[in-house]
Amino acid sequence: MNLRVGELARRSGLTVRTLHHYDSIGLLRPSARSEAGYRLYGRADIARLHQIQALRGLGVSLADIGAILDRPDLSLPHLVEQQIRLLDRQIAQQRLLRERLAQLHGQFRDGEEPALADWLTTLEMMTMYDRYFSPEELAALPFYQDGATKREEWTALAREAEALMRQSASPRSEAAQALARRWMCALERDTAANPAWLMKLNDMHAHEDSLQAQLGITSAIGAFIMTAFAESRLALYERYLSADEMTFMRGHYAQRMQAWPALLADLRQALDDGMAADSPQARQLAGRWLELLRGYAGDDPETHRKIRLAHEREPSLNEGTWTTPALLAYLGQAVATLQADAGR
Amino acid sequence: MNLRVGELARRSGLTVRTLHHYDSIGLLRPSARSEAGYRLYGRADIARLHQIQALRGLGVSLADIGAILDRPDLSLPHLVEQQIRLLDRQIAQQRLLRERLAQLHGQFRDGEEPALADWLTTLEMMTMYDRYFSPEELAALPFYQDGATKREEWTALAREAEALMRQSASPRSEAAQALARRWMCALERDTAANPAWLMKLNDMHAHEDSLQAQLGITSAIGAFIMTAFAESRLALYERYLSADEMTFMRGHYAQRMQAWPALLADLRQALDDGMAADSPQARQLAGRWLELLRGYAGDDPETHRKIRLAHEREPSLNEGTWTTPALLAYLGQAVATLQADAGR
DNA sequence: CTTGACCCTCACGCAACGTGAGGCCCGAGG
DNA sequence: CCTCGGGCCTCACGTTGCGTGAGGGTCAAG
Repeated sequence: MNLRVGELARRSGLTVRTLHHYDSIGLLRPSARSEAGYRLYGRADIARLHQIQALRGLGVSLADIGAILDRPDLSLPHLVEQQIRLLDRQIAQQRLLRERLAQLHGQFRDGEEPALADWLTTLEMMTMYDRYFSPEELAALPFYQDGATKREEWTALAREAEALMRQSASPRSEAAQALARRWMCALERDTAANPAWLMKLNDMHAHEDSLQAQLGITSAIGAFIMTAFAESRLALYERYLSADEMTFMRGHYAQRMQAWPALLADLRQALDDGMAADSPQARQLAGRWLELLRGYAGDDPETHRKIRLAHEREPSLNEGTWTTPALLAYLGQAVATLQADAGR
Repeated sequence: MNLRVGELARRSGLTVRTLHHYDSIGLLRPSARSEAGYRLYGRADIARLHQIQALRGLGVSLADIGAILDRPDLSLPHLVEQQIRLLDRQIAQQRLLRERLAQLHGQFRDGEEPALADWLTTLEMMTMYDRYFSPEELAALPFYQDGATKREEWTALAREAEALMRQSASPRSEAAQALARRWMCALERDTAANPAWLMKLNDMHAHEDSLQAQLGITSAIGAFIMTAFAESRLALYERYLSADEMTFMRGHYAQRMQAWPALLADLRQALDDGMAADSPQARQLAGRWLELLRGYAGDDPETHRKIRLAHEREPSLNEGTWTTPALLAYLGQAVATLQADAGR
């Protein structure tokens, strides 16, 4: 009733080499050898092999199988649970990867075959975004979703800005202001109008040189656009403010605008969290906003009133600013309660 | 602007060893070396590393990455599709495995911790079933679903049979007949009353010695039960048949019964496929049935009529036979059309 | 006596590094 | 000037589960 390796291999569906291997690592030693040194497997060996195969089918490592079979005090249920958890992790990982692949594939689905370099760039961008944004955020981030086309758009914008700068155009020129307005509106759109994402994007842009290289957006270009956008807004305020007021604002506006995104993001967070407009947190935000306002417009309540008037009359002042009517209303309420407090 | 390995490793999140490895396989050779032989990575090297990391994130092998980066004519989309397909296969496999593990784990969920041997046996049985049944079948097969408890039930039945045989009890004894009826009903239930699965189970039982060993069902026991079951049915026919007819049937019935499962499985298949009762296929099946009938009951139509009468009057003749009213009606129709044909 | 099918024992190869071992390089501090 | 610590270098073996020869016995059949 003893089988030789070849026979056992055929019956078990394994290879001879595999049985040799099991022998050499001590997992399944044939209980006998023929005079010529042939391995002879008995009933018990075959039974053990069956168990080995069963455990292997569960993905258990040969070392673990050996341990289990040789020390029957080990808990199989524990191991099974472990295996299940391991599998769950692996499956989740692979699903994530699959999604990313599908995403990459989808970016170029329509249209003709793009160059390898394009693919690689897209891929690189995607992995970069992966480091800065969560999967849920990525799912809603236009920059990520339409990577390839967005890249084209933005390199084009960057080229326009660069051209203006090469001509030594002033940020106050109408061309620069128009470009800045388009720029900011595009940015607002491509960050899904989410100020928090704008901040992450800025962060990413600051830290990743290769991103700057890809899009061709240098810090000089960034500064130029910021200034031009500030000028564009100042031009709108001009009709409502005195010459002195304008001089003051010109000196501080572009500077102070840097703090906007963070404040906006916090405001939006508070709003989304359902924080009441008269809650301490909301008041604190309103305080920050007032400070910002005073920073670029001075302390005169009259100036502030004029600015409010400008915003009522010039709806385009809200374009490219990541604000929504709801957000502005919330801010307005918070400021009002804060000032009512101060008035008491 | 040249980085040394350690620096690059920190920036890229890889290990020094990994960069060494990439160097040694030619995937990323630093573009320069210092006088002391230190690796110096330039901008281009860093860019290449970014691409490598991106592709690695997709699960591409280092060899493939090298090929892609060095021969830009290769199609990345093709590779991506390949990766997706690969992943899909892996995910499907792992899900299957996960299910099996959960199944195994579930078998012992309730009650106290069973012995390792029990787990291993259950596991072995499960892998054995896996070889004979498809995943869908397994999901509905009681033998598989309640492996551990079924195993207990059947070893108990086998022990009863063995006890009877040890007492040299006749298969004609009432005890043997009662056991055989219980046996067949249990078998019918545990194969979900599916004759095709009964056949697979028989097949499995014939080929897998370890199954026989586990359940303790030897071929002698099988034969004993078969004979006893035949006797049990013959006893019911006896009231309707003459002594001569009974003698003939006693000589052939147990023999011919072997062919039942196959015919039943084919009938059920035809019924499930919506094959009309007067289709050639159905007639052929009816022909096989008639042949079977003549094989154990002889050619006399009068005998056949008596047998039909017995079946009408003794509903227990249908117990443990994997038949359903629908199936019997279908068979009846097919036989009727066949005989009508023959009569013309 | 030869042939062909089995069997044996090394021993390298695979993928992507981890982990030392033994030794050179280099700037800072005594 | 010496030394110390940290970084760098080049081997080279280990990991997992076998595949794939190479070189050489064994055994029954022709």
